[in-house]
Amino acid sequence: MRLVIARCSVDYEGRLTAHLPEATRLIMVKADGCVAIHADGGAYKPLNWMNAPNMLVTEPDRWEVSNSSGERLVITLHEVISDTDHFLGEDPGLLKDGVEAHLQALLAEKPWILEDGLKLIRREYPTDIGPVDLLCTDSEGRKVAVEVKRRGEIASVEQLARYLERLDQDSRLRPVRGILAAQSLPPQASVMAEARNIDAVIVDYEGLKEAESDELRLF
Amino acid sequence: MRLVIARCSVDYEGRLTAHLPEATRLIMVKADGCVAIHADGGAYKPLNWMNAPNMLVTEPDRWEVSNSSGERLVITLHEVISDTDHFLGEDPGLLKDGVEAHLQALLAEKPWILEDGLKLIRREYPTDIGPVDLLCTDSEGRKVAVEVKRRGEIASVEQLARYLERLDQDSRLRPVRGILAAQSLPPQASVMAEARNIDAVIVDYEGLKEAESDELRLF
DNA sequence: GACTCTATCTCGGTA
DNA sequence: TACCGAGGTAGAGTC
Repeated sequence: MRLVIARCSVDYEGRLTAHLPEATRLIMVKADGCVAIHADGGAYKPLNWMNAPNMLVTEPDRWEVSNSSGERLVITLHEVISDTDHFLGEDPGLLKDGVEAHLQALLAEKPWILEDGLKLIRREYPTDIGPVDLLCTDSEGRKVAVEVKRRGEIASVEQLARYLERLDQDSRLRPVRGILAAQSLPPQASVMAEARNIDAVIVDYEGLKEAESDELRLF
Repeated sequence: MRLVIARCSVDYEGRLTAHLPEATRLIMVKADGCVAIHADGGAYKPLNWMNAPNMLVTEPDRWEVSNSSGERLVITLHEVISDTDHFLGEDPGLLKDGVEAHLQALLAEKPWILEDGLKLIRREYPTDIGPVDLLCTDSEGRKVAVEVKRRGEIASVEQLARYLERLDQDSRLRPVRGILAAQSLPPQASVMAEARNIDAVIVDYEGLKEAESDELRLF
């Protein structure tokens, strides 16, 4: 990883055109070739960047990075304050927990949390516009499509509505109703769900995990 | 900006829990206090980070960053290879062009570009599911909702369709028709627009800007 | 390669 | 502050 501290100005042309006036910044070049220009603030996002794969041509006072889709980043170096290079090696990578996949797995095991009497038919039930997260039956034997989201938004409601439209065309399934299961649900999505006749259920992920480990302790 | 190259392992607890096994990485601390941990690849996104504002407590072999919403980042330093600090100063910031906001402003000034006789009623017309970019009347006095996008996609068509559904419930407005104004429009979105009875208009942003500056030259 | 959906999205605007 | 929408979204998974 090459780290250059320099007084520079930058021009980007591609999906938009952007210009950075002259100032002192960090230019970071990673081993995969990606280039990022950082100011001393503004969270982790660089002011300007160019992802790999790209072509980097460095002259003493002008760097030009370009890629195959015609994007171009030109860095004009007015003064180089520091220029270092470090070998970091391969990174073992990040281990995550708490994403939608895990929430879906927990609900697949305990669908009755969403509604009394709910039973799982299968996960990732396929339709021709994509898989439904969970397909279940309710206490009256009616089919229920469940869409699992960390944050239920209008788009989630629409997504589920499209699935329901699809599933209702299958005579073995219809009528199918929908449940949107989410950790949070903004009011706009709530309005939309009501309009589409979809039930929305707020799920307590931490509570579910808790219950999970309690059970493990019991057996 | 402080740049530390170190063999470290990292634990994050907050919106999810995540762990980074021991490896050599770059730890970047910006003047605003934000901390980012970069590997030598994976585009500009760090493996782990903590935005400002936060509290950073540094011991020789353990850094702990925490914020008011209970997120916590713990960096265990096994070996510090390099530790430098640079004063960068305030950044003048990025100048952008070509964004949707500008396109919307141009169309608000000259709605007749979209359709002969179109007149603006107001920008950002509010509905209970969000604001419509432009509300206009056509040459026959009928209301027209305009959604402005750089790239018109299926989601844009659906968004406009939702607005129309909403606006049509207002007896003072209905019947309301829709125009999707975009610089580009993939075939799928075009099909969708037709199905939803929405007009799609390709707008030449560069041409609009040109016309704009021509007028400025005239007066 | 194109399409779809997630994201500790980030970032900016506004009520 | 919270919510909402745009993004050079990026990135992962699927077809």
